[in-house]
Amino acid sequence: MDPNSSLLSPPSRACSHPAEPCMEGGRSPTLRGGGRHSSFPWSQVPNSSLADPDWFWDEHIQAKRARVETIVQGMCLSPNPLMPGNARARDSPCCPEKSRERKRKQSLPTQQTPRKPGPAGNHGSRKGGPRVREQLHLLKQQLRHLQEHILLAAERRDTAQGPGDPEKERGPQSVKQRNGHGSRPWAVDTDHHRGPSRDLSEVEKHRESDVEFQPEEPRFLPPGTRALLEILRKELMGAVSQAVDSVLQKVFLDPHGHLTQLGRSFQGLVSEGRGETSPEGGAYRDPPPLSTLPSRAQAPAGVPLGNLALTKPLDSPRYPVSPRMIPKSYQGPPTNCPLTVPSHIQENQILSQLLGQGPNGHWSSSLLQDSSPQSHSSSEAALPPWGAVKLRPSVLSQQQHALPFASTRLERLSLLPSVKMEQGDLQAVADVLPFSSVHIQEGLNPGHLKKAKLMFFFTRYPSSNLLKAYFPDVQFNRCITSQMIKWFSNFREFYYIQMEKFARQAISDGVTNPKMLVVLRDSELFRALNMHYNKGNDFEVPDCFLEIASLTLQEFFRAISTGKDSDPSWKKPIYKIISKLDSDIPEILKSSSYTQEQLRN
DNA sequence: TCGCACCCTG
DNA sequence: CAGGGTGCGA
Repeated sequence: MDPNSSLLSPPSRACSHPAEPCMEGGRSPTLRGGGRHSSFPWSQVPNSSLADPDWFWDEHIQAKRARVETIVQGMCLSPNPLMPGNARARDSPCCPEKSRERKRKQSLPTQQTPRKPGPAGNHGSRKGGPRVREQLHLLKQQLRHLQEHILLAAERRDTAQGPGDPEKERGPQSVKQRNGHGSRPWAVDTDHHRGPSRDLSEVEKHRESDVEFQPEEPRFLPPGTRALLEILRKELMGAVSQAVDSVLQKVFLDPHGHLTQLGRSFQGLVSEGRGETSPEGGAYRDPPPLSTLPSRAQAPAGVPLGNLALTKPLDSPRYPVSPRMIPKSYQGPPTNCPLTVPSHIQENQILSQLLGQGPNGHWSSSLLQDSSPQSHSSSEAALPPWGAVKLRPSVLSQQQHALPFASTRLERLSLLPSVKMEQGDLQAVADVLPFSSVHIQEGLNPGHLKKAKLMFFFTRYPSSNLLKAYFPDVQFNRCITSQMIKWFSNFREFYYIQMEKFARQAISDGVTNPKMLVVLRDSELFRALNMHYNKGNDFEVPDCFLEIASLTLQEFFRAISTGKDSDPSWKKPIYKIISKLDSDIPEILKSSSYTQEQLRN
């Protein structure tokens, strides 16, 4: 038996990039004075390009806009809906009132909370990366093309069936006339949105104007055709509108993933990544402070990682090797940490959230109806019902952190008596979705716990903001947040106990070189941890966790073997090191449907 | 003084 | 895993 060989940690199984993304370098090793995680600033100076997104956005969007405008104008059919200032003509000529009502409501979910209109109005989209925006424009263009085809076909048919009096026929029904913009059907006065819709954010307005303008209605359609046309258009509008919403929302909801898309250059978003809570929490609602995005971005470095897994242990009686590559349902590049998830998954997820539907495809009635106060023990007192949330900006900012749009939507819907009317439409859209399972809960269920445990593989010290971002289906309040924080505290406790135990074991086994201590997937320590955090073994533990575990083990080993454990607070330096090694969490864990899945399993 | 994380206990 | 006590930094 060769103790040396059995200890080796095959390089191939370790993070291929020890320095990132699992444990990125570049972070100042300087620790902040205290030992409290909440005050770990992790502050990084925002990347300049990020710090001044306006330029980036404006420059890019202008070019895009110009191109799209050209295309659209070339089509001679659709007006240019891209100009944010443009109003929209969304009314259906068929039944203008109803249609308007419906569409207005349909757009509600994507509204952000009322914001002061102003130059910052459009900042929502501003956060979008080129890809997202491109996607957005693509969608818009596709919509226009579709509309064009439909209308052309309809008109041809129309013409073939005999000319009527266009002016007469079209007049009373057309949006343009109803809105007093005779020759510019797209230039509808935005003011025709009243009530709740008046506070549409600029983003929303932009989106609507992009997507929901209505070309002129073909005249003299036979009833069947007209109906078909109407249905078609409705479906198209709904689908595309929702898709656009999802894209936009993705930008808001997922600054992290977005940053991933943009590349790793934007590392500066961590300032609020953990610990310190942005009281505004406003990253999503109030995009301008881009640097306050609750993205943890890169994990800090400045930690002796070089001696991790890639090193060749000389012996290790306790950590024999028998590589085991168990494919799990867990997707993603096994050596990459974090893993990224195809954006469409998340978009769909978001879309389903947007629709505010429960697992059965029904409205989350509990949310709509249950306005009972929660958080009885909270000093925040009871949270207000949805309708009153608006009045509590501080609470709102907290709550909307996770679901800025959906919550607003639901909040509004709860105030709208005729909400049921659009259920069918939304259902139609929802039916196409792979998953439509979000219902916001006030409490935490076993699925949440399970998911939290899996998250522990990536983050040992999650901030409340991170938790909010990764549990979009949880209605966070102080109580819930502290419960979840407590969970992680318990996780850490178990983790550190195991580490200490195995470190002592290794010492008593005569191990002298901490570098020989490498946690592999078949080690006892790993099994203990995996049993605790991943009992069902249905999740492939990321390699980065193994590295963290190895490092932790080594730190404990060093401390113990040098007698530091006589100091009552000897573990604190270790905690400090480990707390800096959180890595990005795969986007898939952010999905609330993942929670549902965990619950089912 | 407050909030947080750790520690201990059940 | 949750509750309560404790210590520590801000």
